[in-house]
Amino acid sequence: MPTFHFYPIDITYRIVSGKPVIYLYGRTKDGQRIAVADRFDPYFWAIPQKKSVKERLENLSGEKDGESYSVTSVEEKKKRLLGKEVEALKVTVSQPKDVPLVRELIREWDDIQSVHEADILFTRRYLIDKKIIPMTLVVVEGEEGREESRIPVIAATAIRPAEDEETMKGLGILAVDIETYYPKGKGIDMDNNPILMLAVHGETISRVITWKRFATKRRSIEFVQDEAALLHRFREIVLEEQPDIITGYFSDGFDLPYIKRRAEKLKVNLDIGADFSGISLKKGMDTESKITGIAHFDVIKFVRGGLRTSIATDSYSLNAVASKLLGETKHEVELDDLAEVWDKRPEKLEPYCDYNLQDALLTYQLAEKLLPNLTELVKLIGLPLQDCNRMSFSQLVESFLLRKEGEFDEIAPEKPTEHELAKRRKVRLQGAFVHEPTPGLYHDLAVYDFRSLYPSIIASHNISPDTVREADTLEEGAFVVREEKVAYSTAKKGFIAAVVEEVITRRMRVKDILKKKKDPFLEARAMMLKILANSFYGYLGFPSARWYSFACAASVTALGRRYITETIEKAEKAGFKVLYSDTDSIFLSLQGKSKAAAKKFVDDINEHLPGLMELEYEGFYPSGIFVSAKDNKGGAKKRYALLREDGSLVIKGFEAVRRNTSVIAKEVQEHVLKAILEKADDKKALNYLHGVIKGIREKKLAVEKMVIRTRLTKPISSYDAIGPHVAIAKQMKGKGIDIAPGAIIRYVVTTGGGRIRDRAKLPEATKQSEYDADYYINNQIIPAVEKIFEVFGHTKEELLGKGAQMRLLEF
DNA sequence: GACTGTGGCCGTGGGT
DNA sequence: ACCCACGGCCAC
Repeated sequence: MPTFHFYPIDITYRIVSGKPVIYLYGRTKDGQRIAVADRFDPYFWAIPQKKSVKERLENLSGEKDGESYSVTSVEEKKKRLLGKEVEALKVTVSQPKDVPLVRELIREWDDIQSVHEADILFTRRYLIDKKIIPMTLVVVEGEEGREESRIPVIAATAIRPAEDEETMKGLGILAVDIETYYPKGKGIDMDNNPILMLAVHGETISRVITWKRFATKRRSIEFVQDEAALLHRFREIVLEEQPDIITGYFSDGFDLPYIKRRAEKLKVNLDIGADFSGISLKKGMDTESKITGIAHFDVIKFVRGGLRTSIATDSYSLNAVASKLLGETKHEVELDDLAEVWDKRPEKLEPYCDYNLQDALLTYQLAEKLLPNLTELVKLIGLPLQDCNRMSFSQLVESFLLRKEGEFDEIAPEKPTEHELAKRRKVRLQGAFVHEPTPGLYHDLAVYDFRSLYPSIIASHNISPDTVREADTLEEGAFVVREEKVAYSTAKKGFIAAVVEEVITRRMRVKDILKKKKDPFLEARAMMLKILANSFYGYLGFPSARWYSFACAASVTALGRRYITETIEKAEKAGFKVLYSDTDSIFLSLQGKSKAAAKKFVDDINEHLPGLMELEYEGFYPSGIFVSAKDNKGGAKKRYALLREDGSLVIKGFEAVRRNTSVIAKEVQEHVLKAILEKADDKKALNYLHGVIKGIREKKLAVEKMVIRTRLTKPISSYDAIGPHVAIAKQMKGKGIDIAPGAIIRYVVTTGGGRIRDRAKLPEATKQSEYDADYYINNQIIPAVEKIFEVFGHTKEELLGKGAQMRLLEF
């Protein structure tokens, strides 16, 4: 029997002669594309009330809505449900579609206690049970069958993961980007507006295809007869290139659905799938586009989802993300004019083609750059790239747990019912502790933080839904969280605690290797492990989670508060002054102590910390500032600035790092903070401020510096309070511009009376003479710097340049 | 229909 | 003039 070593990329199933067959698509070690077909039977778990139910289940079959269903076997297995041993029944049915049918049926039976894992997708069940991890080497035995398929199909007789867990390398990526006919002010209309140009970029191809001729020397531009011919060329290119991954930027919701619709309209057969299928759309909250046998990597989904915390950007436009990650970009065409140029001035189309190709290129480069992260996620979670690309944090954690539960003989708890969900949503967790700072400028600060505080608490105290006990338990060694009146058994490692511990220790090992040598794949692995570890606490407190546990989530935060406050007390006893603390960090003033003493402080703490918990010395800062809050007289939490030893600034919470503040206010605030932290030079900062205020009054500043950006977070009609950005969104909608939740609204406040929203205007429609100097001075600049100058005793009047007069009066 | 958690600051509108 | 809900966005 021939043996094949191959890397699976995509997975589907089909019913062949009435039986379900899994199809794995991938590439062999020597680069050949193949598919592997493997018989597999769907099943789920039932916990019986009475043992006799087994026989009743075995004989279950019938018909519903003209479709027959049947149970093919029932097997008794010893399993665990939240740590408790149960006699479970593995109920195997003949087809995947029978699973929900049979589940609903037997759920009502008196002799069935509960039904589990009936909602795990069939292909995912297969991957878990066969221990197959996509993009990781798999060994298959079998013969090539005679199926209608673009690539050879091996009928598997045996399949198993390879021993060395080798990862797929050198994947072929093809980036796609289209430009469509889009008259100004009209919405997207796939039925009536054609695709004008389509760009592809891959390792061996970089080309724009368009169907209007114009004179050009660009060899990258290819002319075809019409739109149908463009789609034909796209089909040809995909078939020639045989990519493992097709990538795009919002290609889930735009490029691929658009291509699909136009192909349908023009009757172009886009049979690019390995099984001759076309682009398929899965409609959910937003569309997912799929091609059989090829992984579709939508870069925006990954950047906005899984990597959100690691990539901070004001906007998720391709340009913004590319400049953040790749440090390049900038195209200079007005895309709004494309339709007009296409109709009336085709000789001017070349820059649009360049733009189109540049977008495909940027997308390709982003996909290449992010692929290590996504690959590591695939290896960690064990689901195909297509799925990992689009997963939320909770799905990530849950998929990981479903992959791990077998090692603990656990069966997943059921998803909550609507009623249970409503109950869970009513309670609120108490969160972290934040120490209120005393406003002031400080020198010689040391900052500490607990390494992965919440994950390390979960692992070190065995916090897990299956180890929860009553607070007054007599169990030996049980750890009591008195704040939450609950205890945790220490007799046996809890499922989630063990899994979290494994994630943390794996990350520590990776970090150790990285200390010796740089490796982008290991960097990516460390990052994904950290993201995963940090997601467990949120998951435990997430009402829709299968392994939801209010007690666990509340205990994690309670212990977090306990550890941080104990550390604060110890720091004070050791002679430091505690300036600030938030959740897992502590800011100390050295009070004349040495840096060495500051570093040594962590040793005194770590000596008494359990398990994997560890306080880390984050660093030394020559100066730092905390300010008072707007209303109360106390210090503002979550707003501070520090000066690093290398001269750079750390700014947290201030307007300078917030999106919905004008550029000018951010600039001024940062400048003032810098002057004060570097030299405590408030006089110089004040002079600078006066200069800027003068400039604003004299209308010397560009409108662009006055722009305020605010996100529209819901449909315009559902707002109770109409703020400036909502008013602008309304205006835009009135002009026929498509405005949806998620849009970043830009506006400038102009002169006049009344509400701010009535004076807000689109930046493009605002002249430099029109912006309201008083608004920008009193509502943007002054509030941004007032509390900083207050530390030096400067009043608002002084900031506005009225100080001299006031003093004269006082004299 | 999907959605990881809480703590916190502050501007604006909407009401008195 | 004042209070407070709404809304956005940030820290962790």
